[in-house]
Amino acid sequence: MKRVSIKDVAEAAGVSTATVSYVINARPDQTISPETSARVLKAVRELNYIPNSAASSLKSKKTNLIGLVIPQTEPGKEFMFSNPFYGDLLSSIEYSARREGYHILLSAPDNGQSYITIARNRGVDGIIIVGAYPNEWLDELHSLSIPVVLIDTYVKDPVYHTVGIDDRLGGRMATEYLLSRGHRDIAFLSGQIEEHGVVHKRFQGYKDALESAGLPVRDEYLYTGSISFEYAEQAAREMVAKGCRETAVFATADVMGVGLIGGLHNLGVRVPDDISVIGFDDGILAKMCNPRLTTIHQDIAEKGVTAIRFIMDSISGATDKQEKILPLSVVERQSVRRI
Amino acid sequence: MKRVSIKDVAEAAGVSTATVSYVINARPDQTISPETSARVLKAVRELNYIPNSAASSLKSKKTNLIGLVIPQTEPGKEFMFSNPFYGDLLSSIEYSARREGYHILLSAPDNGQSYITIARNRGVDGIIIVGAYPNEWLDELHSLSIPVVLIDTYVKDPVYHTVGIDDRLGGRMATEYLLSRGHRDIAFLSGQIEEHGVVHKRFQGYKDALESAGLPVRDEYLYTGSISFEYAEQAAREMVAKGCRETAVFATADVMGVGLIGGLHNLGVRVPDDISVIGFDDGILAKMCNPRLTTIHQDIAEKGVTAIRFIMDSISGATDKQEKILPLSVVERQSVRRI
DNA sequence: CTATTGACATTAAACGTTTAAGTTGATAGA
DNA sequence: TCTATCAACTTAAACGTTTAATGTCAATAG
Repeated sequence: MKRVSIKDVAEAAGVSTATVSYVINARPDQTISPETSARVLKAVRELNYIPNSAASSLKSKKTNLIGLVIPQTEPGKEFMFSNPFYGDLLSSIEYSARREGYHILLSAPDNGQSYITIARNRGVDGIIIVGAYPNEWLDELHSLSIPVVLIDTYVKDPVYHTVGIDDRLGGRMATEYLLSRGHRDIAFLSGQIEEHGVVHKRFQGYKDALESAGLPVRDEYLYTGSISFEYAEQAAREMVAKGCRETAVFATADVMGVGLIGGLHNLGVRVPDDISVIGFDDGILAKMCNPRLTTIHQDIAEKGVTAIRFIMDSISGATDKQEKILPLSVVERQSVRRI
Repeated sequence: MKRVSIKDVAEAAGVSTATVSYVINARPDQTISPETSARVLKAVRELNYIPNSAASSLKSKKTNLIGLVIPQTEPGKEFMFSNPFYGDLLSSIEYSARREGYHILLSAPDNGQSYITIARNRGVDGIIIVGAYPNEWLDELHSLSIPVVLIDTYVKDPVYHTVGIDDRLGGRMATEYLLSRGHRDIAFLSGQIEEHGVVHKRFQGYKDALESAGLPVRDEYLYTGSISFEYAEQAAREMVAKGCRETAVFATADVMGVGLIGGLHNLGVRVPDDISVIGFDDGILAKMCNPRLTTIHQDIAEKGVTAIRFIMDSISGATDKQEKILPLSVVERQSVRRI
């Protein structure tokens, strides 16, 4: 049982392999008569021919593959997609790519090297990197001259397409919302605050809001561990152990907001009665907890759609660097109380 | 700036391309002197050579790619990964594959054709299909003679490796747990019940338990829509609209259990005081809702690990068809009350 | 009646690897 | 001394496409 190749098709249709190739790829610059075309297509169908993409990309240097790189922000923590934020993003990217005839090559590298490798070795036609802190590998990517889209990544001088949100504004919005509800003692719950990271920006927004309101930024109100349900639960324990002086918490991700609510609930602290919580993302989780999470809404799906669009534009010749900052809004639910 | 090829490396090291290839692939059947090997490796490093995988797989017929197919159970519903179950599974698969030097090619096809295409066209070295109902394409896959693992899939005569759980038993366990807590009016909340599908098996288990207890299976206690938070919310509305005669609900997925709890809560029905809920999966969501969800635990990560192991075994020559049924257990939390 | 054009199709050379088969020179066994 | 074996490489033919360059023929223009 031999693989059927373009040669077999050519033979069956009584044409050259070149003609078959032109028909299959429907090349507009080539003139093929309708009859020949039909004959070829018939042969393709009858022989059940499917082109070999390795051969095709070897010659054409196109793989119809888009690399999606979701670095492990926390080494050793392999289960990044447990956070539904990434699931939603992935879904959206996969879906958009598929409509354009591209497949997604997934990579959650534990070290930077692997994404440069994936790009060069696999020859992806484009690459989407989410949440990478600026690092040396990012520069090296440039030499590959393939379209690169950075999602939720801050770099000093972006040479690549970027899509994201104004995280600093988001942090400010969340905090100001809490302030507007009368809160003065507002904690900040997040993963590690890394220079240029998303969390850092949201923290700046948090500080902006407090400063504008003439309030101090208190170290004892800062809970920065990891972006996970578990850490948020732990933070809840710390909070009550310290006497719980805060009346509200800005959690920089819904997972954390939900974890906090759960943790507090276990300790007999009621949300929003005893303490208010605002989240960030407005993904599936925000609606799932009880009380439902008041949060900063961002359009996760749109991030993916935009990223793929930027890549497609580049592939089809657009040369200018594109940038998209998606809007944010406060979604009021039940986890914040006016005091 | 030309791509550096194996030829350049060969030249730099003063050897033939064959030698370079042998060194790079560390082939145990070839004898290369340590000196030559070192010289080649040095050239590789200096030239920053990365092999072209298209060329490599064209010749060797290996792609180091594993296709992961997660069919859209509900057409048009593109966001499969929003259900954290899939996120967890994906994480585990990606992680296990990467350790073996494989990458994941993702596909969430809207029609069956695409996964046979992905397998043939892209020439993946193995394919993992999750939750596919038996269909014609599955048979066609067989002709490709690559390892196939079916996760959570029931087929009459499995020619492929399978990994899953005993869904019927799971359904029975859940229902019996509720029975043991004194419940007699137990509703069944799920997605569509399709012949041979996972949900169908769980439904059988549900019926088994009721019948063993001498209780009838009531049509009005059946809520079968789609596996989504939204549908579960809607089911909650239907339930109360009908007067809420049931005292407990078996939700066949945590997402649905959580959605139900949320929906009921919005309507002033308390869980577990007014109605008890048991879920299925014990993923991240179960711990996130309030009250925390009593549920049937399954080891999602282990499913992925096992699937990759089966593929690796096949690739390295194992010929026997492997099968793994992972254990289940009841995790007691707060969503079920004794009556 | 020849030259030009255009439509339609073919030829053949890549693309960058892998690998079966061969070469070479040295060592060992008979 | 002659053959066999072996380590250490090399040669060169694939693998299955794509695509620039070219060819053929009929229709049209000059």
